[in-house]
Amino acid sequence: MQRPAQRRVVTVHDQENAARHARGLVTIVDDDDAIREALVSLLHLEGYATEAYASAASYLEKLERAEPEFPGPHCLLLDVKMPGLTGLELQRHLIELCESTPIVFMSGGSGAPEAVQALKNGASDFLVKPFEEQALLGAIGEALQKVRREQASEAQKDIAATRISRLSARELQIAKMVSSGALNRDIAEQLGIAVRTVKLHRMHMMSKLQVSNVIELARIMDSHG
Amino acid sequence: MQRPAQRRVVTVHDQENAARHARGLVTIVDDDDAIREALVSLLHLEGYATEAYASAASYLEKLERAEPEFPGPHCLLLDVKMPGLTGLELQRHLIELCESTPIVFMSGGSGAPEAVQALKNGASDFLVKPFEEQALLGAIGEALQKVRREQASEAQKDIAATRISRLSARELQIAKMVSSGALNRDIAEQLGIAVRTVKLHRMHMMSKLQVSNVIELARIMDSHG
DNA sequence: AGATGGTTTGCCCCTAGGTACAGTAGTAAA
DNA sequence: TTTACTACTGTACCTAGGGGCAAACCATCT
Repeated sequence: MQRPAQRRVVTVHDQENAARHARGLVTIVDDDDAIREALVSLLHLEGYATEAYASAASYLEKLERAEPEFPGPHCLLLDVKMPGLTGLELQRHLIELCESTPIVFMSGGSGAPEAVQALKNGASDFLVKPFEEQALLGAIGEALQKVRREQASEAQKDIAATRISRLSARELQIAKMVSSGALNRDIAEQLGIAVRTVKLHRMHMMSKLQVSNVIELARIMDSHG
Repeated sequence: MQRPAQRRVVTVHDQENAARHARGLVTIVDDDDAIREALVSLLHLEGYATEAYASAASYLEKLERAEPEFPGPHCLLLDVKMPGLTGLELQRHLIELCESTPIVFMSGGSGAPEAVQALKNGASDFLVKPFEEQALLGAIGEALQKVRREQASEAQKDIAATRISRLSARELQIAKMVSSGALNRDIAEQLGIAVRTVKLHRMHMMSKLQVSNVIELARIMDSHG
């Protein structure tokens, strides 16, 4: 008699989780159990997936375990004042780890200096308690929007980098020279090889980069830097 | 007997002003006379040119008079709390006026919400009084550095825009199509004109934009948007 | 009315880029 | 050793872009 009910509940959770995936994942780090639970409830109601930690250290641990990635935008919601590592210190750690997940801070005290530091270090927002529910949801919405934008351009740069990395040394060399406007003749001269050879490398390079003209080549090389 | 002395003082001032031009202009807006004067003295000693106003309104007045531009980087140093328009309100006005001069705020109270708002609106820094002299000078140095960087890229975009604006409608049309990778043949077809004509416009366009190949063309068209 | 400038076109020639065909050579993995 | 990849080169042909010569139409400014 219990099994069907149990199964049904699990199913509902799965559906809810699927729905939440569409809005994104919010990772909460706050030492206050009551606040953490309240935030989780609120965010679940709003359709977000959540993950909660009671300390910066425990979140960093999870990070090191490199668990399966959440399939969607992700942001952090950090309390500033916590025993052990503070939110600001956690932010600095993440910067060193090259983690670019946007951060929304929550602070009880009215510490302007902390807010300034957080924002100058790239925080997405800084909420002063007590704050309106709408302020929180707005801040989280913006943070996740930011991730989506970055993911899109990040993906673009990634495929460019991947393709460029598959070029041979010679091909890369010629790609750079071509995208800087040099003619085959000049390239051949500078490299001390035949024009025919330049054409050959150039052809291979263009097909590896999947571009059909110099303009696309220039764009892909520019975006890669 | 007074004239020579007077003249000498003026000369020294001129020299100092010339030196200050090299470091930039700081416009101070603060209602407190003592603070204003202290800031002016400090900044003069550090080699900056200054301009001081006792209220946001009086600075806005000067702006409207569109006086001769200071030849160098410029930033604002605003007090947050002032009778009449506050620093934050002045910031919002300037944003509406499309004034992008970077702003360094100074605030007496520890108001985190103001700091957050200021920084989210693009303020360069937000100092909480009492602050170290070095913190102020650092903030101003960064603000001016930011202007210099922006001025450089701004100037680049400007000359691009100017050159593009000198193109005829047909030439601009063809510039866009060429920089999107289209061949002369295709352009001719789409515009219903002869290939020879496309070549002609293309030639004029390239010379007006002062570029010698499609790559430079693509870059100039991309940077312009 | 003449000058200026944008738009249009045809014919012809040269140069640069793309590509197929054909072959040499070194190096690293299977 | 064979296989595979990269680098290298020549000949030859086709296409695309650049540009001279010559000329026409239309609008605007002087």
